[in-house]
Amino acid sequence: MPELPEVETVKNTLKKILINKKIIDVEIYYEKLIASPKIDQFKKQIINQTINDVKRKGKWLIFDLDKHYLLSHLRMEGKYLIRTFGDAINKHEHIAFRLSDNSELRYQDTRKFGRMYLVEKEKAYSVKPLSELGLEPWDEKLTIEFLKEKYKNKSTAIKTVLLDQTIIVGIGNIYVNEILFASKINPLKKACDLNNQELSKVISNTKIVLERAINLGGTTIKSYTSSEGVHGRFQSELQVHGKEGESCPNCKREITKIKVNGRGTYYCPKCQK
DNA sequence: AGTGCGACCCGAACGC
DNA sequence: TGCGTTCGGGTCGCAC
Repeated sequence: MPELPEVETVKNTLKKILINKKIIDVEIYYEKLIASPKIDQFKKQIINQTINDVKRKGKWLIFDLDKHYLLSHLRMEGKYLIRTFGDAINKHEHIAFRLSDNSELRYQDTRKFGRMYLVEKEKAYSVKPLSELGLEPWDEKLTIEFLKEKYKNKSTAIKTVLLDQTIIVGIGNIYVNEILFASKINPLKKACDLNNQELSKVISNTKIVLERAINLGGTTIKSYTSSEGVHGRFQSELQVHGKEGESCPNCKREITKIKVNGRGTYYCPKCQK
C-alpha cells in the first residue's frame, strides 16, 4: 500500500523519465478518478503543459506543470506505467497521458480508489487537498511541543492519531504498526497520555522507519509494487505488521492482532504495554 | 468543532 | 470444486 516511502520511490522513478516531456493529449477511461476540475476543464487545461518536475507532499504525487500542479493520490493500488502510444489499454488502466515523445504515461488502479486534482500553482497550497496536510516527518517544526499541543484533549488511540494526515503526513497502516513497535508504545494508548519521552520516540522512530523504507525502495506487500519492475525491499524488515501469531523479535512473546478503529493493528503485548 | 463510521472499489482469502 | 461471503486499506462525507 503506498505510504510515504512508496510514493517517494515512485516520484524518483517518474522524475527521471518524465522531466521536460509535454502532455499532448489525455484519455480518461474512468472519470471518477478526477476529483477536480470537471473532466472537460481538466483535459483542456492539462493539454500542452510540460512536466517540469515531479515532487511529493505526504502521500501526494505532484506533477509540476507550467501553470498547474497535477496532484495524484495512489490510495491503495494506484500505479504509473510507461507505454508506447497505441499499445492496448489494460482493463485497469484508467488514464493515459500522451507525451511529446510518442510515449504514454498511464495510470493503473485495480480498485479505482486513487484521485487526481489539477490545481493552479499559485493557489495550490491554499486549497484542498494540499491545504489540509500536516508536517513532513523531517520538518524541523515537528517537535515534542508541537505534538503535545496537537494531542492535548485527544483521547483517541495514538495509532489512530498517527494516521491523521492533518498532523503528520505520510504514515499509513503498515508503518504506524512498525513505528509504535519501535517506540514500545501500545497502539491503544490515548494520544493525550503520551509523556515527553514517548513523544520523542514517536518523532525519532517515524523518521528512522520511513527513511529506512525509502532507502530500500518501500514495501512490496500483497499486490502492490510501486511501478513496473520496481519492488520494495522493506517487507523483509517488518517487525510486527502482518505477523500475527509469530514471535516478537525482542521478547519472543506472540504478536497479537487487534482492530483499532476498524484497522488491522499488530503489536507485542509485552513490549508495548 | 470533533469524532466515528459507512462508502467507495475489487481481488484475494476464507468458509462451507 | 465451486460458490458465496468477508476482508482490507486511505480518505471523504455524513451523522451524531
